[in-house]
Amino acid sequence: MAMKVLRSDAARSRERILEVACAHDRGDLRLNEIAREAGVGVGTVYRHFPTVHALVEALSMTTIERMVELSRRSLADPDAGSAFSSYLRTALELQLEDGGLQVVLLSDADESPDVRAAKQEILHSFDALLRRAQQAGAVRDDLTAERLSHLICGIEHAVRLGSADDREPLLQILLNGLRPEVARS
Amino acid sequence: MAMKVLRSDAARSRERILEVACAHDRGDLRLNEIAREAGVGVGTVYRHFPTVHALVEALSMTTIERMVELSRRSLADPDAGSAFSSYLRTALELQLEDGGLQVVLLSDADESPDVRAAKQEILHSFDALLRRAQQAGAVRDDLTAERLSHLICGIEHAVRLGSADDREPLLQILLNGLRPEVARS
DNA sequence: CTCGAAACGGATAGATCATCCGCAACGGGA
DNA sequence: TCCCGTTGCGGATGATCTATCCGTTTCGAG
Repeated sequence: MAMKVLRSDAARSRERILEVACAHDRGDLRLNEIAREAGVGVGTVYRHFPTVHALVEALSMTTIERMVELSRRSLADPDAGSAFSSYLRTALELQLEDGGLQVVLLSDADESPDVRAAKQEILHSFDALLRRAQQAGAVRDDLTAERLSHLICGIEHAVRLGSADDREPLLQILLNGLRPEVARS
Repeated sequence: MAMKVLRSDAARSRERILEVACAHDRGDLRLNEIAREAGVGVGTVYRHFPTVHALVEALSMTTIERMVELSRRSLADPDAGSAFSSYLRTALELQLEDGGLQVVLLSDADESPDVRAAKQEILHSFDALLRRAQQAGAVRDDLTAERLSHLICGIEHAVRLGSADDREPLLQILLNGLRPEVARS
């Protein structure tokens, strides 16, 4: 982690800002408002997080790390099919928990190099997981990692439109749809 | 259509505004900017469209009418399964064409009574189409019209994240996933 | 303790939103 | 055709929000 050491007051401010910010809707962060609530000056917020996106990234950092963990665990699972589907399930859960994750993952304007590195590992692992599942015949072949990741974002979007109860049913439809087509009666 | 007759100058302004507005991103309409481009005063824009949502509704009006048409045609189709899947395909196309349609369909704060009425007909028809397809055994039973409409919005979202070429593949995955599950080898 | 560097705060310039009201244009009736 | 009440128009304006800049304060190494 290339994390420059902060002065004690700076570290305190940063923590207070993050603490306050995580209680806000990720899609509508007002830095001014957050400064007031955190009891710091606006300038302080803008110094720590020059753009709103930088703040969103910081808020998503722990979720992103969890996603990296998940990728490693899944690749270590010898069963390609179940590793793949449980990866999708957990990734969806993480995206639903962290409302800012989707934009961070999709954005190509990363503020933090740590975030960029983590995203690359996630993408690379996901690609490997998908190929493995395809070779095992568990997933249809006409599908790229990019398309599938967009589809996960789409499912996330759909669940957000309804209630959290929709998560598992919609995921089932997705998983069912990802299986290779077979002849039917 | 409960459409109050407009004075000639009012009708002209309204048209110019709509004409200009449809060239803008639906998610980021600046009424001030539109007024300037349309060569009318800001007040004029706000009188015709008190809120941004009212303008988005007006912009989507023709697409919504097309959607009503589609519903009627689909219900008239005797083949429940193919009526259902071609309905989904066309609805997705319409939503992709009209970037504001999704929010208009999902919002429950309709400004125009025409829009409200049309939405009710669309929802009702969609429900009937779905039930019919389920009774014909073409679609799994554990699925409500609301959830499915959210899923369509999710697919739209996914296609927008990628390119228009993703539309058909992703739709195939959805349709495949909607079929009742069968035993496999 | 001293001092240079780092961080803080908040005034403020700039941008955008949405309202309000005096003025202009329309069009039905005489 | 002209009159005049009604409807619509325009854009100045106040309110709100964003983001920067710089004088002041705090930190901590020596």
